[in-house]
Amino acid sequence: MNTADSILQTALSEFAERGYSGTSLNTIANEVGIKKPSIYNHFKNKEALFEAVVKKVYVDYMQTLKIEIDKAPSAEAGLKSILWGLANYLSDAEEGKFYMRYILFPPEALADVVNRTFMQFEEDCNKLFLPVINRLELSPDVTDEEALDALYCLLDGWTVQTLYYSHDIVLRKREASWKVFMEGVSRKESKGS
Amino acid sequence: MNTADSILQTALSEFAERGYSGTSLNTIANEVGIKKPSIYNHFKNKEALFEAVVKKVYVDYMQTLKIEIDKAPSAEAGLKSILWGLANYLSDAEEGKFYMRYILFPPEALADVVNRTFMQFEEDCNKLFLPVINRLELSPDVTDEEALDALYCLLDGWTVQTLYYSHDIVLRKREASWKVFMEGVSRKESKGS
DNA sequence: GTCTATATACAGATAGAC
DNA sequence: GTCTATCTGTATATAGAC
Repeated sequence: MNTADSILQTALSEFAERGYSGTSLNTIANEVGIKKPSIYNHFKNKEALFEAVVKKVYVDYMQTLKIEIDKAPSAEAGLKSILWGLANYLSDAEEGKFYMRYILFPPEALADVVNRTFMQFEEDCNKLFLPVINRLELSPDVTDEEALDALYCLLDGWTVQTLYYSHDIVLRKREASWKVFMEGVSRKESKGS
Repeated sequence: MNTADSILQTALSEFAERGYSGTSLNTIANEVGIKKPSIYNHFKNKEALFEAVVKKVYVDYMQTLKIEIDKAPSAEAGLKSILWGLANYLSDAEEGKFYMRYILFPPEALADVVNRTFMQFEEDCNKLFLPVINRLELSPDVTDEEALDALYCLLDGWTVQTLYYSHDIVLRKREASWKVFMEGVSRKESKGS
């Protein structure tokens, strides 16, 4: 890996962990094994470095989503495996943590570029998710758009919860909310009552 | 309002907006109308100030939850109004924004105190929510605990979404995910199929 | 309790030698 | 492309006068 990539990767990790203001270029340089001024040979300044990380994360997350969708089987089990894959990516990969932190709390001066990049990301997501939703046997009471909205809410809830619950509890909560979601969107067979 | 309270309130707002490292005591002092060293007459240092804000937010959020639960009517409509009230509090009040930011991304050195405080908070929440869940006519397929887990997931999803969607879209998404949630947890009447 | 003045540390960024 | 040296600004925090 060349120096620029090392800086990028280290910056990603530090920004995700300590926040933009909490991360110093000195720390990044030390971890990479260079001196601080050398960073400026690869990136114009701290803001430009941050923006480069944003773009990298966008590409990386998109790729992960595509992989998860491709390897998924069909209908319900497929959707579940896609969501699980995404939730795990967001909680485990440093790219995922970075994504979560800065879509929610972008540094003031960089909010614009962050928002534009990640909003574009969600549009691309929609295109990938809708066909999967279509393969489900939806309840006649629920439209595709409602199912998609509820799906994002589910995923957003999961990703938040990975930030502050232990792994065991996260898994339990995912199963429960997944079950309720599927009960809510699925075509009902009359089960007595 | 006395000086200590002014500092506390201003710190809450600045921390919520700019993050811990991104907030300087100088800014806080200016906004309060005093000089920076005066802050140290009321709080030992920046960390102590932050901890005081955490405690304040805990008390404030708990109070909001109690108020929402007390004024709610019964069963389904009641639960909906409670959740709406909480989601609005989290998205509109500065206390809510602070809560969201630091339960998700506490500054490294203060993670312990943040986690202890907010975990205590959730235990108290459970005690308040369970009776409300009990008043619903739950589907025989869903346990109380599952419904509660799914409920928190719903609320977590909503609160995240208030951070990056416009108000209109937030409302649409809430309605959709609420509908799917209620479909999922409610006792089914056989509607043909 | 509030201030001015200051100590100390470290941040981002640049100049210029190699 | 990397370094040493340095500029400049600003951060937290304290000492001590009023």
